[in-house]
Amino acid sequence: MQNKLYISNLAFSIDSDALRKLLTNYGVVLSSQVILQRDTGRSRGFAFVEMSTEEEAQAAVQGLNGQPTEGRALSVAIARDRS
DNA sequence: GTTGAGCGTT
Repeated sequence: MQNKLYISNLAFSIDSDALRKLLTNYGVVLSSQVILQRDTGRSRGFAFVEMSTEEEAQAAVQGLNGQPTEGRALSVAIARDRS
């Protein structure tokens, strides 16, 4: 089961809370995390979001991938396995 | 007030 999303091409103005609001329209967001630069704490421009089910993750991909958000067209895909 | 390809850190 892969219910994690990889989102890239994020506007720097988007934070994990903004992401959560975006994905909550397509399903239950278990967690959302924008990857931040370790040194500055600012956004690195990509993020991972975990949905309740793989089905919702797919719905979010189809719903948000390529959608202009905060001035940038989001790139949404199923995340790889980090383990 | 800065940046831009990418699959993660506490």
